[in-house]
Parts: sequence; C-alpha cells; structure tokens
Amino acid sequence: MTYKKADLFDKDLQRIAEVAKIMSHPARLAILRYLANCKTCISGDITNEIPLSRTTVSQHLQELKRVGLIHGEIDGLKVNYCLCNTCITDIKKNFISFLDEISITENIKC
Amino acid sequence: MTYKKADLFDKDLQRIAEVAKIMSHPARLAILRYLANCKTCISGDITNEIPLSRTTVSQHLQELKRVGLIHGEIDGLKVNYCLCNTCITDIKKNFISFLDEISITENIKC
DNA sequence: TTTTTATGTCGTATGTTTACGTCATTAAAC
DNA sequence: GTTTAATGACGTAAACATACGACATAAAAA
Repeated sequence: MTYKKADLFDKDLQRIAEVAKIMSHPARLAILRYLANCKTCISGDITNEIPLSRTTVSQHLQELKRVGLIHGEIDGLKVNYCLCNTCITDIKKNFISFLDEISITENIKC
Repeated sequence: MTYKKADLFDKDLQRIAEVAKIMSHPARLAILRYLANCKTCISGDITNEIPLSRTTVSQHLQELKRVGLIHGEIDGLKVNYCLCNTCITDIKKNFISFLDEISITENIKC
C-alpha cells in the first residue's frame, strides 16, 4: 500500500524520471561514455573498463538495454554492445525541453 | 563491504549521476515545474499541487534543497520556495555536454 | 568429445528510497 | 496566554537498487 505513486504524475514527467534514473549511476554513465569512444563494444571490454565485477556490469548493461539506450548483438560467444543514437537524441530533446521549461527568466525574489 | 562503489568513477560522472538521481522521481520534477510557473511558491501550495502526503512532499523539497536546485525562505509561519536559476543553468550545461559527448555521428553497425 | 571462454541468470546480503503517521517547534490569530 | 496553523524532524515499513558469488548455457578451441 505504501510505495510507487509515480503513476499519479504526468506521462512526460514519468518518462524523464525513468531516463534520469538510468543516468543516476556513474557506472552506467561510464559505460555510455566508453561505448561512444570505442569501436569494438565487446561486453568483455566494457567489463575491463569498469571497476566493478563482471556480474554487476552485466546487470547495468541489461538496465541500459531495457530502456533502449544501447543495443546488444550476439556474435558467437561474444556480444557487441553499442549506443542507440535515436534514443539518445530523443532523451536529449526531452531533457532540454524540460530544463528550458523550468528556466524562468524573471526571477521572483530569492 | 558490498555497496557504494560510486566514488570509483570520474568526478564529473558522479556529479551528473547525483543530479540525475534527484530528477529521477516525477514528484520532484512536478515540484520544479510548479515552482517555475507559480508566483507564490508557498510550501503549502506545493503540497496541495502534489498527490502525495504533506510529509512526503516536504521530504522531496529537502532533497531538492540539498543539491541546490531550490531555495527556501522563511516568512513567518510559512516558507517560500523558489528555483535556483544558477543551479538549473549549470545542470543544463552539464547534461547537454554529456549527452553531446555520447552522441556519436558515424555509427558503427547497430 | 572434452575443455575452455564469454556471457547471462539466480539468489541473496546489505544499503537506500519512498511514503506516511506522529511528534516537536514556532509564528500568528484569538 | 491559549489555541490554531504551517512546517520540519523522527521513526519505520515496504519496496527497490547495488554488488557479487555461484550456477547455467552455449560457442569456440583443443
């Protein structure tokens, strides 16, 4: 009965909140940054780059995949991960739009 | 011994993650949006606007205050809250910079 | 075919967030 | 001076996130 009242809010706020939550862990941000720079994108390489156990990194990768920020493509034993540019563009649009919305120019007092 | 390995990551990623975490709840986004629109900003008004208990809203307000997104100013019995534009501008800069960084143009495959 | 390698899934301990009722405090109204 | 009103702080239950070891799977190498 307690908990999870998030659905009481506007859909657009819920979406921004969802994306923000995904970005709320530095490991996931580090993964995104790494994927933006590397060419190979193999899961193992990401694991080596991140100072956490393989399992934990894998878990973060699944999260990123779940919201659509990255894609994974099986290549034999290995998995190639890469960023979803469409999704990132979309997120950028959403964030900027929200932050613009709350950037008032004429400030009232404090 | 388990838990909280966040400090192993770059300071800039930690800061973005911290801000993202604050933005990861629709109630807090709704508060920010409301503060951007209203003139009065009295705590009680915010509580009426948000479909959560007074205590919970107060808690969210403290969180927003903690990271510097809003300021509160005591006015007798009441408290006037308002957005911190400097902080919001800063956040916008940080987010856009990170999202630009991971927006690769030449995509490799997927 | 057996072994090795790369990855994901499951279980679980511990820490954190969310949500709210109750209590404390302090200013204003009476 | 008492009462009422507006807030914040405290305590706490339930849900969720983080981190990781152990197990499972399936491709590649030996």
